[in-house]
Amino acid sequence: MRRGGGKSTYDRILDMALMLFSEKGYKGTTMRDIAAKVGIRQGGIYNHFKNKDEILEKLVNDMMKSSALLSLFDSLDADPQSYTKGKSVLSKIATTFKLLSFDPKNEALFRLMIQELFRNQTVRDLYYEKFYQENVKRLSSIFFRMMQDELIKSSDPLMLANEFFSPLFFYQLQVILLKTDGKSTSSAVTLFEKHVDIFWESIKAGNDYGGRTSTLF
Amino acid sequence: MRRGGGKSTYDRILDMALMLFSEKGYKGTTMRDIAAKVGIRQGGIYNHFKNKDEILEKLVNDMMKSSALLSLFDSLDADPQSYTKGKSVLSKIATTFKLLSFDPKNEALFRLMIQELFRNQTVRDLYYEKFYQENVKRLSSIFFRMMQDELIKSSDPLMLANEFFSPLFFYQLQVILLKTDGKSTSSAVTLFEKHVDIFWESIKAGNDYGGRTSTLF
DNA sequence: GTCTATAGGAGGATAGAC
DNA sequence: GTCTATCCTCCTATAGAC
Repeated sequence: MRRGGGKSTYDRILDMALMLFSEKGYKGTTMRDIAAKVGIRQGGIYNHFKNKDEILEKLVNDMMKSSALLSLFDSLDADPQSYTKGKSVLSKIATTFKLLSFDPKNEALFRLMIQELFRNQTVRDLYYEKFYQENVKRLSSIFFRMMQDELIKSSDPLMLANEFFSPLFFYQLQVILLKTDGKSTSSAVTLFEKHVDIFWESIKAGNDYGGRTSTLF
Repeated sequence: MRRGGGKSTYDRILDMALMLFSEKGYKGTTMRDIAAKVGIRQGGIYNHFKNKDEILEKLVNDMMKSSALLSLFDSLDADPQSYTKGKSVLSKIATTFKLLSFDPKNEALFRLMIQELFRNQTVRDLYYEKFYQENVKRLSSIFFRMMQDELIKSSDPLMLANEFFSPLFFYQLQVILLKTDGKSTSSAVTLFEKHVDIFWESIKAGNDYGGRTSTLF
C-alpha cells in the first residue's frame, strides 16, 4: 500500500487488468500488456498474484460486492414510503441502469461479464445468481407490494420483473456497444425513460375505472 | 467437395471451428483443436484456409446470410393477410426466437456473436446493422401497419419494436446459458409466450371501448 | 490433400541480483 | 518489490515428402 491517496500496485494491477480484459478479452490480454499499463515489468506482477487466473478470479469475486443496483434496492427496502410512489420507483431503477452504462468501472465489468459468460463457469454462476436472479427477485417483490397497494394491476410479479428488467439490460448493452465505437448514444439513452413510460402505462391500476383491470386484492 | 452427402473438409473445418469458437472463444481455440475435431492434422487446415483469422471471417460473413428471423419477416411481408391477425404474428415471431434457442447452429452463432461483440469490429457492425437494426426495423413496420389497421393503439412503432424485441433477445440468452450448464430450460421457455401475452394486452386497441386508448388513424 | 517436421515467435512463469 | 534474464510450453504457419 502506498500512502497519500495513491493506489497500491496490487490495486493498479487489478484496475488495468479489468480494463484490458474488458477490451481484448481474458485470453487476448497478456501479462506483458498488464504490466505495461501498470508501469512495471512483466515479472513484477508475480509479486502480487500467483498467476493470471488469480487476477481474473479476484476481479470476478469483486463483481458481487460492487452492485450499485442492489444498493439501490436496499435503499428502497429501507424506505417503506418508496413503494407508494409507483412509477417513480421504476424511473429510479431505470435511471440507475442508464447511469451505470456511463460508469467506466461498471462498463468494464459488464463487458468482462458478457465476454466470459460462456467461457467461465464462475462468471456464469455469478451472472445467473447475483445479477439476473437477484435483481429479478428484488423487482418481483416491489411489484408484489405495488399489487397489494393496488397501484398496479394484479398479475404474476415475477413475469413483470422479467419484462421490466430485460429491456433495461438490453438497452445498457446497446449504449455500451455504441460507446465502444465512439458513436452517439443519444438515441439509445432515451430508451430507458420511454421503457418506463410504456411499461407503467401497461401495468398501472386502471385509469379506465370499472374496466376489466380490477385488482383482486 | 466430396460426393454422396458427405461434407467437404472445408465445410467440416467451418462447422467444427464454429462449435469450438462458440465454446472456448476465438483466442481460446487452437488450430490443433479444430484439426482434431475434423479428423486431420493441424497443418492440413492450411490447405483450405490461409490462417485462423480467415476461418473466423468466413463464419462471420455467413452469419448474415443465414438469419431464420429475417426469412420469417420476408414470408410475413409476402402475405398481406398476416398483419390482420395481430397477436398471432407476434406469437409466430416469439416462437421463432424460442425455436432458434434450440437450434445448435443458431446457438453456436449466438454464442460466437456475444463473445466477439466487444473484441471484433466486424462482428459488432454485423450485430448492430444486420441483427439489431434490421430486426427492429422489420418489427417497426409490422407495428406501424397494425396501427393503421387499428389493431393496436397508436404510439411510436420503433419504440414498440424495441420493447418487443429486447425481452426475446434476453430470454434467448437465458435459455442458451441454461443449456450451457445442462440445466432445465422449462421455466425460461415459458417466458416467450408470456411475453407475447403481456405485450399484446398492453398494445391492443381498446377492449375498453370509449377509453383513452383511441387510435388516431 | 494430407502427412511429418520444423521454423519462429509469443506468452506464462520462475530464479536470483539489487 | 522491482528488475533482468531465462526457461519452457504452446501456438501459428510453412516446407517438402507422399
